[in-house]
Amino acid sequence: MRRDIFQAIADPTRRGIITLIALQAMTPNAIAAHFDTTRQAVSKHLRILTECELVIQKQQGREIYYQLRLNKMKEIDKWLQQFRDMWEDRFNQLDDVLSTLKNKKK
Amino acid sequence: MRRDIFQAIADPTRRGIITLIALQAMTPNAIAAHFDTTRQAVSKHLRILTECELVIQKQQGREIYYQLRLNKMKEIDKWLQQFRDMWEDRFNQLDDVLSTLKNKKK
DNA sequence: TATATGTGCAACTTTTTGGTTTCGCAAATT
DNA sequence: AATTTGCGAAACCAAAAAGTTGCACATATA
Repeated sequence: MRRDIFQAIADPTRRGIITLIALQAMTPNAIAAHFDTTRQAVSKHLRILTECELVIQKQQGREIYYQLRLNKMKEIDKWLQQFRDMWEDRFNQLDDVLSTLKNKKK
Repeated sequence: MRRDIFQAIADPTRRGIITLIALQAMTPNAIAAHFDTTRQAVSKHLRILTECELVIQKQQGREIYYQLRLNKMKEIDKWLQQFRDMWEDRFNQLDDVLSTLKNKKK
């Protein structure tokens, strides 16, 4: 089973979960209430997110709070860095302008 | 068919292609030479990348050069922005330190 | 003109993924 | 003690994705 952050954030529901629990830890039931799926489906997403260490669990009685590991999110940022360097120079900005003009012609 | 950047970068080969053509446009054959797959498989990846506008084609005789659209890459950066704001404050950095200590105990 | 090369595309197969259902377990509540 | 609640996990299913093979169609080259 392939388990990396990029595969994890490919699913829109998982991105939703990530955004949701970024602010505060939540239980599976509470998370499921925000989406149009069952608790079990959310549970499966949380498992995937846990396996690639994007999320940590905090047991509290019979409830389990899931919290985002921001540190892991940085890895996406890290990968993006190589491109961020590029899109900041003038040459590529000019290229974008040309593409836009081309599209408008159609 | 779901076609968004997040699904596009989920595949490791596609991430490889993106990095490869970021510096200079390349033909499918040239790209395929860098990976352990067939030209057709690469062609399929390029189609997906084109469909979600991460890549543009430039025909030159019978060869087709594929080039990265850096502008589209910014969308990932844009999504990441909401988290970047968070991981820069002290509270979360403290949280990371605590997690690290916890892991070392095991 | 005949042949080689670079390519996209469609059909097919295999693998992966996301969801549902059902179950068991432990913690709360009655 | 009996019941409810919150949860993970396994088994199963449908849909999607990734790869393979074979083809057609241009553009080069002989």
